Amino acid sequence: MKNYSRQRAAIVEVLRDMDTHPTAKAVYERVRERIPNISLGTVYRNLSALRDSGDILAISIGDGFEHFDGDKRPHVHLHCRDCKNIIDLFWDDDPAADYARTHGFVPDSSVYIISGLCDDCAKKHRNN
Amino acid sequence: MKNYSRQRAAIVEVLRDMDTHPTAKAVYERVRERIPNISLGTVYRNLSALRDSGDILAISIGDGFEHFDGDKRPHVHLHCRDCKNIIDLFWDDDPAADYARTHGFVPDSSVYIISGLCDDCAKKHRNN
DNA sequence: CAGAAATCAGTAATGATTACTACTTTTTGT
DNA sequence: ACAAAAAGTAGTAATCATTACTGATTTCTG
Repeated sequence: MKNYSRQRAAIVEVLRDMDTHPTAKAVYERVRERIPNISLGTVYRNLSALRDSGDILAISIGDGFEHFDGDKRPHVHLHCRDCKNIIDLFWDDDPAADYARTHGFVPDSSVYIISGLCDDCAKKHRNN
Repeated sequence: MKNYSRQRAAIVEVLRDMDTHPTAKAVYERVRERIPNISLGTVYRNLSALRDSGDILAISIGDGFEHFDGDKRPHVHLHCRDCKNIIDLFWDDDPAADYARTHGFVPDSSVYIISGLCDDCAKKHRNN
């Protein structure tokens, strides 16, 4: 573990423990259970720093909020536009990243969001 | 062409003509050359409507602005974190979308952003 | 052509995010 | 160990992209 402040360490741990993709506010609520007087600004500042240093991932699904993801293994986010859930789909190697490399591009992180309908919601739509 | 209002049609045309990925504000500036008294709110409303109807694509690269893309062919956005340019990398079929389908997910649009360094900026970094 | 529905321009309000300030903790050099 | 410098923080104020609202205008329908 790096030389994180107590607050930053708590934020990272909370993020690693959550298997959802919380907003800054949601992270804040959760971290407050451990550090009750932590400031919302501190959460924002640390999330930005962690994003910039590549320790966490920030994803935008078009709902106006930034979402954060503590899992850096390469994966696709399947975003259901009905129930709003995000399903993670992991893959071992990323053909697009490989292809980018052949064009001289040096990838260091990626966010891949496929919007559509998840299995359940697609069924609902067929049955209505 | 669908039954677009004059304003919405102009927005779509501007977006198709630009090969960059403009923000709402940038679209507004450009459309104002044709319709000088168009309102910023109108641009936002129409961009949202076009996004929701799937006629255009909205992408977030983490700079705080929503960017829009009039090109709906499946492609990857290579986002250089140095020069901030976005390079489009087209592909004929999307292995991840295919894989999602085998899991019951029904994709209708996707945004794939790979962040890293473009060829030029990677060279710059090696030479410094 | 009248009435209904949709869209618009202009402006006010919202709210996620960032900036600021004074204070506390950590690091560094000696 | 200790003082100065640097980094981080809590709390709050400010920013600004986006959305909501309002009254006017255009389009659609029969």
